[in-house]
Amino acid sequence: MQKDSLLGYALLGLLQQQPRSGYDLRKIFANTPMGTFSDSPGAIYPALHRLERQKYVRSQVLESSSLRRRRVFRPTASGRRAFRAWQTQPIASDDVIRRLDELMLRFSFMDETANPAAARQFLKALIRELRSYIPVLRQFLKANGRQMPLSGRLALGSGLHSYEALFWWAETALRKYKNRK
Amino acid sequence: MQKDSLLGYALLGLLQQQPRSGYDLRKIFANTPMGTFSDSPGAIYPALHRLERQKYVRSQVLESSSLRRRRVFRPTASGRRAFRAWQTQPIASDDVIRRLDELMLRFSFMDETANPAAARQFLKALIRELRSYIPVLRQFLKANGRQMPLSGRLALGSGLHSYEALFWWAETALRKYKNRK
DNA sequence: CTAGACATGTAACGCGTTACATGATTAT
DNA sequence: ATAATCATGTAACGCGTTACATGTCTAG
Repeated sequence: MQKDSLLGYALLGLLQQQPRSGYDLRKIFANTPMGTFSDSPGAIYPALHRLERQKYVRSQVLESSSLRRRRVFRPTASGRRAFRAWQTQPIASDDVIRRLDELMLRFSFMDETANPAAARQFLKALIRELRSYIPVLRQFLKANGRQMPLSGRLALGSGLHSYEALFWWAETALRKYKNRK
Repeated sequence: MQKDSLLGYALLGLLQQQPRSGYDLRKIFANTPMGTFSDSPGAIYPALHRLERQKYVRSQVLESSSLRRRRVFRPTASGRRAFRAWQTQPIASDDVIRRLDELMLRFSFMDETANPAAARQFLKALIRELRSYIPVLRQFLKANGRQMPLSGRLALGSGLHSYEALFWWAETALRKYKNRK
């Protein structure tokens, strides 16, 4: 799996909750807020087969029910290890600018596939990166805003505002973890 | 250009501000908040050549300066038309869930390549879609939050929170357009 | 008896990533 | 000299999209 195939990691994360078929996974992407991922068969089935080739999952055909055969996937020990390594890797400055989706995906499985300490560490690192990036954005807007058309300035402001919202969220989330410790 | 090549539209939008070379465009992606796009030559140059093949831009080699030759691109009438059609197309519900980046890119050039009326119409449509999607998310969180681990619940909350922030932004932006009218 | 849900797959195509290649000019 | 910046390109590779293909079971 390429390091940037978010879909692969999303599948691996979901399979750690429980064994599922490709169709189960498609339904999750079609009907829940995980819907940022594609639910198309042309994405899911090849991705599952790739995971299987790499021994991150193994599959088993169930003929049991009266329905058409289902192929159910579950992660291997090596798949769980790879997922955890991806999930707990340090946060780079670049991640905050170009891979926010990936960061949130990593975080969303934190309690299930890592532990609360990893979640706290993640949030601290995220807060640190945001604290350094937000002023850069603010500075850019201040320096260039005047000469930009309204829509451009507003779009930039939207980006800044959403980073500020994320910052607030991360601090709140960290507090919740600390209260629960 | 495929309808989902954001990079192509970003280039076309920037070239409407002024003629630029591939290198100029790379620097923009490398040094400004447009940095969500790749500044790698393997992305930019092929994308420019594709735009040229489709007659959305035309290029001209400048030997003028003492530097190495620069190939400068500028949009054609047909390129401007295509950009505008993409930019002013109606907002679909799906756009808000899976293509927020595209929406913001469309908006950011609105004053330059369309007009304030289009910007207002865009913001109204965005507000409408957010007003219908946010309750769905909230409902999902309410129904499933209890049985989710803390990190999962928080990640979902982050998504919800950022949609709420965007909603607030869109209303504020619309007000600014109305005040200026 | 037929529409819709269940269920899994493949093939063509286009795009971005990574890595490599080339060469000119400017600053140290 | 040589490192850094300017400047443009190509090739291999992997992934997602779209469209197509196939077949079963259940509900009306």
